[in-house]
Amino acid sequence: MGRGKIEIKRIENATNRQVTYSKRRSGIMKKARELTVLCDAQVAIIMFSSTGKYHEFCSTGTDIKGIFDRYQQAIGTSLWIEQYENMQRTLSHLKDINRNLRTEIRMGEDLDALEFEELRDLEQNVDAALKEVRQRKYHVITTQTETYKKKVKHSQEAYKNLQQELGMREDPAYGFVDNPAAGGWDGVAAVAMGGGSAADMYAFRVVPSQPNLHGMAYGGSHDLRLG
Amino acid sequence: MGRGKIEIKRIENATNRQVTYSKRRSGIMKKARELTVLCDAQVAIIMFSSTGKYHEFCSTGTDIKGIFDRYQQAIGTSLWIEQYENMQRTLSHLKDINRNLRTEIRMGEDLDALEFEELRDLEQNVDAALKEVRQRKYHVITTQTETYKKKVKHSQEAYKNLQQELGMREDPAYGFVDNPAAGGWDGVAAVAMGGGSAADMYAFRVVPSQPNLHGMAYGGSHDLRLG
DNA sequence: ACCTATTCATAAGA
DNA sequence: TTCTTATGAATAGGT
Repeated sequence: MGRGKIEIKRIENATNRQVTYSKRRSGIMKKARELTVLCDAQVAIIMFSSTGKYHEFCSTGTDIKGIFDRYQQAIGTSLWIEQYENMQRTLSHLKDINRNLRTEIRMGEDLDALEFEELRDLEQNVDAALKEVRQRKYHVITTQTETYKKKVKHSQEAYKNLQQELGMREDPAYGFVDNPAAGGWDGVAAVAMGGGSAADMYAFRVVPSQPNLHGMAYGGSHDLRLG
Repeated sequence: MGRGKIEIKRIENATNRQVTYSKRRSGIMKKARELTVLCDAQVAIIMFSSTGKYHEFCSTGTDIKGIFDRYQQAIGTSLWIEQYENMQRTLSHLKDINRNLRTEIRMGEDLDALEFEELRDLEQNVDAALKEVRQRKYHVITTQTETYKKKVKHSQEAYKNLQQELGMREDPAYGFVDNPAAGGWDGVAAVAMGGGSAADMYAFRVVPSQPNLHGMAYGGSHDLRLG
């Protein structure tokens, strides 16, 4: 939409890039504003140009952090719902299997070794999956812990620095240059955030499925414990 | 851009609203994608429809959280730069005042007793203002330090807890429910941010105006102390 | 979801 | 940067 069609690929000329960024940015912001008004929606936009300047948009009645928080929550919820639906699916699937097994057992008392083996395969598959899940989860937790360790250390150093600054506050202008809030922010806050969601999610999502799998597969039918 | 012009105000018909939301949302997302490619920019968008469904866009190479973090940092930085520039301004202002005073003193060697007293008053005023500035600043720093101390402690405890969780990760799902990070976020972040900006700004922005006021009143004109 | 008459956004140039 | 304007895009209202 201009004097000519343009290809959507990085604009190499820095000036043009900047101009286009500026124009299109305001275009998007306008659209966003219209969307919030027309559709009564909440929208948050954060932009960084290639030169590092930032711009934001946020629908009235909140702020970026508010929307971000809601977003995190929404993600959490949807992950949980997803996991729940997964469980439901697994459940009904296993019920089907169970029903089939019962039928087969009732119908043909001549339950042969092959069926038995299939069942054992199934169990082994499920067990393998479970192990993988556990391993994955352990990995996530330990990685997380390492990061957390570093961050705590970072905090402590920042604090120590702050103390030193305070000790030599004879030159006020200087004392604040190395502002503790700046460093502390990035470190501590980032962890608090990141730490929470990833690990929690994982914990909720993965673990509960294990008792269910076992329970359903073998609990309902006559005790078919296999090899 | 449609069969007719529409007014930018909330669409009352829920169905139309939903349809428009959907169309315009995809329009914005497309624009955002184009912007990131054309201008090599980073963009994050979070949207919630009036029905509560959420959608997001994020430029490749990061995630929403990454951009949000960068945003927070950028805000902090810009606040700091603002402070700094303020300080610079104040400083050069004070230098001007100082220079004027010196000039005046040099020029009028017929400096009589009255002017002398006025000058002394001025000096005392400036000195008082300076003390207040220092006091204020010290207050801010110590307050901040206290808060920071608490936060570090909090972090450490949280970390200790995490270690314990890991030790007894027999029941992971349960262990993580009472996650330390959840509280940590609001706490640590809010302080780093709010504490940093509000308090710091205050120290730099508000207090210096006092010497300025005085300086202006007495520095420029000849006639000094009044009262 | 698809279809177009319209309005809008914007690329290029000044 | 801002303005202008020819063009290509987005989309409102309908099907």
